[in-house]
Amino acid sequence: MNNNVRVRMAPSPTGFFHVGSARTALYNWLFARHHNGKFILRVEDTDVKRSSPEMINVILDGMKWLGLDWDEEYFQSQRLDLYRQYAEKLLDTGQAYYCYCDPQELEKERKEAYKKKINWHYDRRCLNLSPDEKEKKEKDGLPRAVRFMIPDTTVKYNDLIHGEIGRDSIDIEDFVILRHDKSPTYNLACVVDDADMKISHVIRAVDHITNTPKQILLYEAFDLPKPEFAHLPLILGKDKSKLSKRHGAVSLMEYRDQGFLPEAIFNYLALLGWSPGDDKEIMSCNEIIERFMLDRVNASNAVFDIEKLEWMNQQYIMVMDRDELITRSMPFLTKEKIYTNDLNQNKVKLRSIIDLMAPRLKVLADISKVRFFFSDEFQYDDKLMQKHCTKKTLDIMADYLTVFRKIEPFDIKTLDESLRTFADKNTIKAREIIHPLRAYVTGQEGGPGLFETMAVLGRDTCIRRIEKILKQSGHNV
RNA sequence: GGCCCCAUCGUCUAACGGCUAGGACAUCACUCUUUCAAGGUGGAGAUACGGGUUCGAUUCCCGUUGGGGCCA
Repeated sequence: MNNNVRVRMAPSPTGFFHVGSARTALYNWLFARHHNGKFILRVEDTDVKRSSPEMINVILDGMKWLGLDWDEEYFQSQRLDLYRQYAEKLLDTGQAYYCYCDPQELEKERKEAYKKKINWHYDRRCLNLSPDEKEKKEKDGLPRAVRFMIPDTTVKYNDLIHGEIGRDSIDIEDFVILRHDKSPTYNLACVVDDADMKISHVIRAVDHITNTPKQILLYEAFDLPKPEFAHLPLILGKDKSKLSKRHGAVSLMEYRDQGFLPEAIFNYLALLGWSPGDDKEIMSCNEIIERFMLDRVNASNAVFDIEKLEWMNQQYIMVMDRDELITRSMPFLTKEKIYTNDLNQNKVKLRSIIDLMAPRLKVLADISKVRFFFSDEFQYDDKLMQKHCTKKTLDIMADYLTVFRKIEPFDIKTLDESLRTFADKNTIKAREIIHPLRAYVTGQEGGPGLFETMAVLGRDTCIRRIEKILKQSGHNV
């Protein structure tokens, strides 16, 4: 492949950055970087109602967050004249014609036809207008759209992922290229831009595959060189329909807010539809760039599996540098008011806690489990407490507390040894103390090792919490 | 309704026309362990169906079925 590779990502700012768009962006980007080409961002913001600067920023922020950078940037809203010029050309050469029909009227006709289970195509009624009729419509000032006149032919092209694809032009209607308001439709703008920007490879989702023959006809009408086409499989929800809001989170930023790491999503998305050919799954960004090949992209759609993403995210968290993990967890700790970056709280303690928690986080938001390390204001698991507040257990714990007060030094090893010695002396199993003790001190059933946890918590905090439970249960301390 | 795309374990996927159909997530069991994770070991689990082509089809061709997508 030469280094004239130029690919683009053409999102329309809909207010959120769909993971499907992210995957398309990612594959374009990988392809460009692999071939030392250019990656272009072209914002399809011709729908003025729907594209505010904020909405455009959603896309840009999402791309940056994922680690995708771009070499050139364009906005379709600034190129409207160009599309009109191209439409004019077609009008001039007789390859397009004005259509005075009311779009809503046509839509109605179409719907009714479908209801009767018959196919419907625009019947070229405006092409066949007599000069008189035409003049009248012009005089009446009827709004007019521009339709592309489909030539009688068979379109064939070679898709880089799907192989040869053909479509008979009889199955394509004379589609609109310019609406009443002179705004271009997708196919026109897309072809004009791709040609103008010298796009070498159009890599987009397969839901555009039916547009491709239409676009090829436009290239031919304009006598423009055609790019290569590659149509990526779709990302599906659990029910196998196109991933959409009703499947839950589809916005990249929602995943960010749940504490997914961009590098994990990057890795996961890269593998959703592409495989390097061997069994390696956890790969760095550079490795993926190096190994990425379009011809190893799958043709079939793929279900988005959140569980696998979680697993992968955890893999990344586990090996992450701990200072880095602290930094990245901070927004979640702050948001939950567990730990703020100000001076009063103990950085060393936080570091120990992060060490304990690192292998136990699927997503960064799971860090909220550490609340009990910093404050007595945490939730006890009711059922768990019931289980561990039987008369027998309370007696044991009260007994053990007298030993516990005197443990010296208050470290992991001594804590461990003293508890086991106590258990032996009283002929009870160590876990008969360990489990209730964990419940009293943390309110949770699972979590990091109890002795490690208590060592971080400190003697006073542990004693305070044990006493509290005993008192609540009517025990004298 | 028309057209287009797709088809390997539940999910993501691997397999020059040639093996016992391989790996990962999830799942189950065992193991480690104070719990939860993580780790280790093992189990169960797939070529949609029917025809061809071929000495031999997961692989190539056709059909059926199923799923998906598009049609200002």
